[in-house]
Amino acid sequence: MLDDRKLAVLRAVVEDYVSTNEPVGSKALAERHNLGVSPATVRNDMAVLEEQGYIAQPHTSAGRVPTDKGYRLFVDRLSQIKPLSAAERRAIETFLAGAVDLDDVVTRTVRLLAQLTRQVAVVQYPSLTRSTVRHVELVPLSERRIMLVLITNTGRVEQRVVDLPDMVEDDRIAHLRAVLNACLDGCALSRVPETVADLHERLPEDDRPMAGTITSVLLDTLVDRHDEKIVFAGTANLTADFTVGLRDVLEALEEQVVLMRLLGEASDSSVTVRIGSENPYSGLHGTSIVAAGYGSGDNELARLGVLGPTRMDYPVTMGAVRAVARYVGQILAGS
Amino acid sequence: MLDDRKLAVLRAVVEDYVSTNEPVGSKALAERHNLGVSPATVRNDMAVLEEQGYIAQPHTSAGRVPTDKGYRLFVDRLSQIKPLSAAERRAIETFLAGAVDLDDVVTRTVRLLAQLTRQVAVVQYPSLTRSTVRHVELVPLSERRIMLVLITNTGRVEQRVVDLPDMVEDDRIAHLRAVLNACLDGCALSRVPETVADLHERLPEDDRPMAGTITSVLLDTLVDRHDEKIVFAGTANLTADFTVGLRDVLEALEEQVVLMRLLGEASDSSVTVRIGSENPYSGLHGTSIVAAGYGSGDNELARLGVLGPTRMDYPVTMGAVRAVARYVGQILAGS
DNA sequence: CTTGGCACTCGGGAACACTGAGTGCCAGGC
DNA sequence: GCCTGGCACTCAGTGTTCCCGAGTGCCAAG
Repeated sequence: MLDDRKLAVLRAVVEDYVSTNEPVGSKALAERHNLGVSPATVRNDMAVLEEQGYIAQPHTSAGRVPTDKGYRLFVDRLSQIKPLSAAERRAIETFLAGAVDLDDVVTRTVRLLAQLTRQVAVVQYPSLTRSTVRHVELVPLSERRIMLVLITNTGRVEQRVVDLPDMVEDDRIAHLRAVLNACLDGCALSRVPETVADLHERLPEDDRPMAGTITSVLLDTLVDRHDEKIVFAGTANLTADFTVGLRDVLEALEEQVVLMRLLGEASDSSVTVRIGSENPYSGLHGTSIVAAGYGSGDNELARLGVLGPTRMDYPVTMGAVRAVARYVGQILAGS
Repeated sequence: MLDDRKLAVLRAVVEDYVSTNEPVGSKALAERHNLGVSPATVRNDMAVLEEQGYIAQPHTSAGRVPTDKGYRLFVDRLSQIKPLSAAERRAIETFLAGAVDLDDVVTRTVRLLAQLTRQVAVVQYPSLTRSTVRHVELVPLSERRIMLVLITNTGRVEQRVVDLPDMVEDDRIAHLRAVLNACLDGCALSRVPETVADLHERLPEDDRPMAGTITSVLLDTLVDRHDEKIVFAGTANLTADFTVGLRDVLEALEEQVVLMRLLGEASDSSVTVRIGSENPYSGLHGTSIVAAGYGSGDNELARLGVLGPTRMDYPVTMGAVRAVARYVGQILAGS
């Protein structure tokens, strides 16, 4: 129902509109992209594309603008992800390599991505639940207080202060620490609850109250952070587009829950795109999200992406997101 | 040179302009604030105030608007910090009390402040250099790798992976840990370098290379974080004012360095205000910063504040900032 | 020193016409 | 059957003009 030329016209409309930010007319289009046909013919094709809902005109005497459906077709069938230049890749690599800890990795990543795409970048911290325990530390603070520190294989550190039911000598704590680490080292966080339950059985009677208090805090830490932490950067880039509706976008960005849903679920393809009204939050129609998972090796630890106007350069943006996701994965795996 | 009535007029101009966002004219002013004089008299006073640079008119046939100098006089001499209502104070208290760790305290604080003032809130993490060591932990990861964890009295945790020059048995590490903690516990971070140097002298010859590697990373951690971490929230509130220049403001907010300078140095008075062109960054003329230090007890650990249009309700904003700063101080002291 | 009166200024909104990019449709040509 | 040039039509955006009214500065009188 859409022959090759009509698809070419759609592609041309998208590309021109993205680069000029103005409705594109048949004449300009026939000139700039050598389609080999006259404006009149292009007009006929456009009429069909409009009827099918791929493009629309803001008002009668204006050019055409892609609809969400048009962008979708463009992304799915008419474009290819554009890889970064060698220089850009080197820049990414050196910039990320300088990071000293997880916080730093995430901060650098989000800034890098914002700068690279000239859009708002969003990065989720590596999920606690999908990582494994690297170490558990118990630090006596006073006679009845200890600090519990949990370190994951991604370098993430969580700490909590625990008030103990009664006084405990340091060596009993040391013992518990040893036991905990023996059992939990390398254990997937998702399997910590059962492992802990097991462990509890095997402790001497005396230690159980103390151990119970501590492990319950430990389990708390795991579920508590179900609200994964998300950071963003590059909001200044929003002012270029979005003269109106900016407020909604900024509000959405500060809602962790909304952000989570935006980044979406893990997916098989490397980069996922949500266009305009496809995304769940009504304040964000008019924006698209390009996201990808990242992680060390094959398991996806978390996601990152950028948010921009539906009128964005998808091939380039997708290339940048994919590249950054890969490099972050490498960095995390290597540290 | 400015009699009482002229000051009253200035106050009235500021208050009216803040609440209506429109240049205020002599007539409206004489009516709304019962000054007991006629519009004509008010006009004369306004002429004087304008000559002195406290107010200005956007164009000839418009009312008057306060200048930065006018706001300054208002803040210094014509207004009083407005305390929060009891309900608001309770809300703050309960909201902050729910925090589980330092990250959480800071995140909650910045959101709370943004919501309370309907402005952009900025919060600096408790300074490393002004806190004291609560605990140093060395966690063996493999034969030649350990993780160094530094915990401060404010609950801040820093961790680094250290590659050792040669293989080291666990008990030597345990010993070093004990020594480190014995020396450093409670030590002000600013005094850590000298303390560490001392300590190095007293170690057995064999341990020095290892200890040297570890302590040098420890010292790194201290200076490295000279770029204090700062977070902000509430950017959506910017869209209400700032139809233009928003980009500059957003850019400034993402520059840690600029933010640092904005919050300013510790000061004796409880709340400091920077108005428009008084602040160092040119993109932020048109904005004011209301800031205060916070900390446990009398030593200021860090600063927090809000950023908004120069046209803001200073008494209320100052009240909110002061209150939040106090509560955060309490929370940190208590944990 | 205050006040009412008065002429003056000027931004902003309403009414209006004009321009030009772009469209839809149609008849003729390949 | 599809492409093309021609043509009338539409309408957003721009520029012009005009008018209104809020607000001012100044002055003379109380």
